[in-house]
Amino acid sequence: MDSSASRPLPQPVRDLTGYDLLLSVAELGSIGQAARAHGMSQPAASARLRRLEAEVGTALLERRPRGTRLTTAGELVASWAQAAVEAASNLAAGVAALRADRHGHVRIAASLTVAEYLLPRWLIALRATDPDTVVALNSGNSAEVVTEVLAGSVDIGFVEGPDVPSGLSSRQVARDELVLVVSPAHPWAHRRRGPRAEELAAASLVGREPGSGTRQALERALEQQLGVEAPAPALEVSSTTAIKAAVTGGLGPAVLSARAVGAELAAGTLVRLDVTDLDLTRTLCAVWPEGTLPRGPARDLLAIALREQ
Amino acid sequence: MDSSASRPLPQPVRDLTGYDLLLSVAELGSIGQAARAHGMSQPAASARLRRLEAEVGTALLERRPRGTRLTTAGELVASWAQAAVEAASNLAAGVAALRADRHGHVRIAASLTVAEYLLPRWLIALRATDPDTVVALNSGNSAEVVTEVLAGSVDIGFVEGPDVPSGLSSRQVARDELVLVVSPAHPWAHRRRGPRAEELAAASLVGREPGSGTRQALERALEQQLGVEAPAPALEVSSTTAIKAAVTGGLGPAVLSARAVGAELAAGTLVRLDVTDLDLTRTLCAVWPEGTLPRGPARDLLAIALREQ
DNA sequence: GGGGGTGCATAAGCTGTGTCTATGGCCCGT
DNA sequence: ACGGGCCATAGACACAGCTTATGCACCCCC
Repeated sequence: MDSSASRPLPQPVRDLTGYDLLLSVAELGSIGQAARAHGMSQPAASARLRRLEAEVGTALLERRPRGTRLTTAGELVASWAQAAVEAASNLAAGVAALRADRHGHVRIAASLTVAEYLLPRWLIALRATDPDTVVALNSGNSAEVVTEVLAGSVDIGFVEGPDVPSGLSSRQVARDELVLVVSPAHPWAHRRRGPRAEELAAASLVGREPGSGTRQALERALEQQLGVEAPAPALEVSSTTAIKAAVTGGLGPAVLSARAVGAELAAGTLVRLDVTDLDLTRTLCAVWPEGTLPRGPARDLLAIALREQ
Repeated sequence: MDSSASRPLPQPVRDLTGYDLLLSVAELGSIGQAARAHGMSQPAASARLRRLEAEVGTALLERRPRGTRLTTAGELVASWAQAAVEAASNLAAGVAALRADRHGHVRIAASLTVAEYLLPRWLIALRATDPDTVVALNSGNSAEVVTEVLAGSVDIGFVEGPDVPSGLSSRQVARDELVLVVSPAHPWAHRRRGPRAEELAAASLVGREPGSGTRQALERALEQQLGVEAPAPALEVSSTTAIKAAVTGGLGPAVLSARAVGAELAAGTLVRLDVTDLDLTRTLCAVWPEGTLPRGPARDLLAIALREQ
């Protein structure tokens, strides 16, 4: 109902350039050097930073004759800014990979969960080791990823386990935890313990369309535990965002990746419950054609993914 | 040496407006409604989204007569964008709190670690429960926070524990883990196990100035373990950013909050080591004058902080 | 089967923001 | 005393993005 998500971003942070510049000043020690690092003239940088200080209403910089340092408030703003700039960098890395369709040096196919939450950081790390590598990303469900890897149209794939089809080698690169979430107004939100699998299966859930890996994992877990086929969701929506909106609006509980609802749990717009007798953890695996080993940038990417887990 | 941090943000993601708009379209189901939510005309939104699609090089929207939905690629970009918009919102919340100096309904004093990594999210959650509350934030070291709380010039304070001075009530709201980090090129980076406390004390560390809470916590832990006074850092720098740059540049190891180096560890620009015989965990506490209870928005903020830990 | 409504695209004009070059002042080191 | 690094100011220019006005496609409903 409150749906704070639809509130547009406040003007002062729409454009991160000023904050990015602030970070460079913190790192390089002078406005002029930061300006050069950003390919702009020194007066332009000076003006931007001045405007930034006016927006924040506090002195962020200590301008000294031999250079410029950050004030305490400046350090604080810089640390917030760094998180924002980092997230924006992830976004940029993802977009770049999406853009370089088919012309990349590394062709990657990834299921949605991996592409959404893990891949951007890997790509940035990859750029650090192979600076000139162009990445091409195809995102699809696990079956599509497997097809592409087997066809050789990509160099490496990432799928939601636990099953790996024959003909592929695999390594686990992460675990993905599915969690049950409800609106804070839902009756379950105030129970001491979460529901049991039986109750969950009987509830009218909000869920994705049949092809979704998250839905498959849930159905599989329910069937294993209860021995009967899990019922279809009472409400089918086409995107994670739409599910979250529906749950927040009180249309029912949903099962989603923990990574997808971290912010909502932190903000209290969603409440997490543990299903007492159900293990909703699944593995995320890198896959490549059996008998080969990833080479070149694909090998580096695999190493990065393994290092991070 | 490589110092990827100084690279400026690529143009396409400097301005998050288009991505923010994309998120609103995903949530609201039409370009026109998203435009209204952002206080702009429908053609303006349409144009922005069109430019966004051109930048990404892929269709993100499926324009249907009764509305607009996101394509698969659109969903992917939206999920990346959401993380970026969220981080930018945190930044905005922090800046707003910094700006409302002394005129807020809730006056908060927070030590740097809390202000940097926890407070923005709390403030956003607070806005959800108390929409019209204006927050005023003062950031300083723990001693300054305590002084302000005792003087009654703030309604609630957040400090780095474990000691809480007399005259204050407190509740633990989080734990903060300090970690030892070195450059990947450092000899320690390839050791099976991290150094022992003794080695750490003998190493030439990069550290903050004497007043820093992080430095105090490290010195305290070393003194407890070794029984001697810990030596001053071989290189003193004035900001976390500068420390990270120094460590990356190979000037020596450093001990920092795990929250501060998450991205660098993920990117592989820093390597984390565990000091085998040293517990570097400290607690973060909310504090307020003894004998009272936080009231109004301060009470809500405390509840949010306790809920999140 | 034709209004009315909803939703998106295009066109034209304007305002404002951000940038550049050029210049001056300040402080430090030599 | 002088040169160099660093930052601020001034003036001019260019472009980006917004708004209003309008047209077209589709759906619902009477």
